[in-house]
Amino acid sequence: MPELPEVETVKRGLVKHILGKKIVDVVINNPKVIREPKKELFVKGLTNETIKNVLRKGKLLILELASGRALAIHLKMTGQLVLRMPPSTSPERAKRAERLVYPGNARLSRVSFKLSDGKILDFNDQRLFAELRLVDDWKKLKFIQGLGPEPFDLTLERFSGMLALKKTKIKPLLLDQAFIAGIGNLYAAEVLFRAKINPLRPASSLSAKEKAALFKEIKDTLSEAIHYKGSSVDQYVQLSGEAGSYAKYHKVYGREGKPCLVCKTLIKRIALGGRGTYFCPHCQR
DNA sequence: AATGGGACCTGCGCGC
DNA sequence: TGCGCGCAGGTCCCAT
Repeated sequence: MPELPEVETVKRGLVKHILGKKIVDVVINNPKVIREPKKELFVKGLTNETIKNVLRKGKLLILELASGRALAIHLKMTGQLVLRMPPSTSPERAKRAERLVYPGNARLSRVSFKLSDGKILDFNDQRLFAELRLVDDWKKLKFIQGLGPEPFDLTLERFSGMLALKKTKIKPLLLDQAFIAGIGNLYAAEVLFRAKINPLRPASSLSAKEKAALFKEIKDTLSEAIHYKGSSVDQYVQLSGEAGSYAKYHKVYGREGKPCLVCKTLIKRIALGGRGTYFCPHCQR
């Protein structure tokens, strides 16, 4: 699910709604998502902690705590963070809350954080791939150590230089978090379509013009997706529980067999590095 | 170094 | 109706 725009949207929700709040209780419904430390220490370590800062690095969310430690959250494919009011004693209101749209049924909370303002932050995850880590120093996380530059920190000059060194196919390269942080399977497809570049092209074969187009489309596509609060294809929701609305602007992702919105050629799907890869064989050369 | 496959999980939609 | 298969927005680990 969540790629840079979705994680950024959740991050902004957290900044707005839980900054400065204290965690007063932690309820673990499925310990599998807690990768470190073991669950007793996880609960003990977080109880009475105050959230001092919220950061995003690639697809990783980081809650910096008053003690100097940090809660690192990776949503992987189906993770959700949803802020809600505690169950109301009024059946009428409980019913309304129940109807709040959560795509799929990942609403099943794996961990709940009770906050000092009475609200509950639910960590939901259908597939149990997502990860919670309570650590002393988030900068030492292996994921962080291996992370490439943020797209919005790059210059065209640097990006062009990075591409020139790589003979690998451009699409899997965009998914490589060590190469560039935050792009996933969905946005890689959209960006390459908009830049008119075939996903199979060796990175080093791109012309200066194509590199510039790719650089522009990465930034534009991610910016637009953030503006629309992300793409809700399956499980992803914002902190409020509402879907993001960028999916209606997708041009190729998930559109196999449908006409290209530019030239009417049928969109093709191939497997590349084990991932479904959608593109227009006519527009993308 | 690069690439491919499998592993980690649950659940959906499809064809038979 | 029911079953088996393929597929899913991510990442890590191992083999070649």
